[in-house]
Amino acid sequence: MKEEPVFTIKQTAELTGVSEDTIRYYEKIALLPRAERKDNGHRIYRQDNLETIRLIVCLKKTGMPLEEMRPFLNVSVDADPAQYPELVEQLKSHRAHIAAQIASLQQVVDFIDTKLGDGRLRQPCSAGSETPKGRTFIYK
Amino acid sequence: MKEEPVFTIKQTAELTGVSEDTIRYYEKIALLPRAERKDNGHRIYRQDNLETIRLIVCLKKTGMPLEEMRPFLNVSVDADPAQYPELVEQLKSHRAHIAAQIASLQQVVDFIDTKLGDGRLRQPCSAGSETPKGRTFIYK
DNA sequence: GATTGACTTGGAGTGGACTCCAAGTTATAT
DNA sequence: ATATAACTTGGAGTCCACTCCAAGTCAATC
Repeated sequence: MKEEPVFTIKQTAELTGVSEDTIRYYEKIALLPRAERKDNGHRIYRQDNLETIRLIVCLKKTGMPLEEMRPFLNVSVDADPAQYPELVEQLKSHRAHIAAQIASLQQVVDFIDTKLGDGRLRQPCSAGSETPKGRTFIYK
Repeated sequence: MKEEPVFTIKQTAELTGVSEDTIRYYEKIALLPRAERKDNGHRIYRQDNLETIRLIVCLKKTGMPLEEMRPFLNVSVDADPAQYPELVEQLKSHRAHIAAQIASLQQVVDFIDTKLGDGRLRQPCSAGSETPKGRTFIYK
């Protein structure tokens, strides 16, 4: 079998783009499991750990708060999602949330394009999710 | 000419989905101009003000910090953007940022779909913007 | 054997964006 | 006249996600 490479926290920080402090913070709040230690107490990370950290980064980009990530991170990479019906629900709900976000963002892009184009008409977002009246409005 | 309707802060909060406290907070940090007052000192808002608030909500959805919104809000609705070359640059840069965000989000959606689909393969994001090495990685 | 560097820990501090509060004013309803 | 409601102000408090710090350990180098 092959030797699996391990990384120091510094290397891990470099490879994931997440600062050492932040990695320790994630461990402190148990978003990451307690990392393995060498004899001298130093943390070591494996490929698998890096990928979990990258998944956090990924989910953060979608605006998910750290607390909400727990269930996602707890499921192992190759687990069958059908065994976690609750998680499936959360995934679906988050998917919908992201889809709404994308729509919102797209409208801002449109707004910017319009603004950059003829510069007279505003046609901004309000993908009407949180807004009490889910109305579309058009600036004139 | 027509009577332009005005709104109380409460109505404005209802119409925009932003709390009264938050509206006052935006005024406090001068993200919104000091609102007009009635004789009794109560704030009044016009259609135009509501639209500015809605624009804030809109930009917030794209993850823009309040401080960065100032230049966008200062330009009047029907100003010619070509007169504000700096703003045009910011708009373009923000547009790129949002486009990257959309790509990121789309990848999370794909990840979720894959996860919900066969549940074995992870193919998450990393639209390689902040990541030091802009590599695409695939979970196996 | 003293220094340097990479790490450890617990805890304190920061910045952004609210959110809440107390004390006061004014208008309307009973 | 008094209670209720809708506002005003300045300032304090909260929550999240870091970010920084001091004190200590350990291993290798000069």
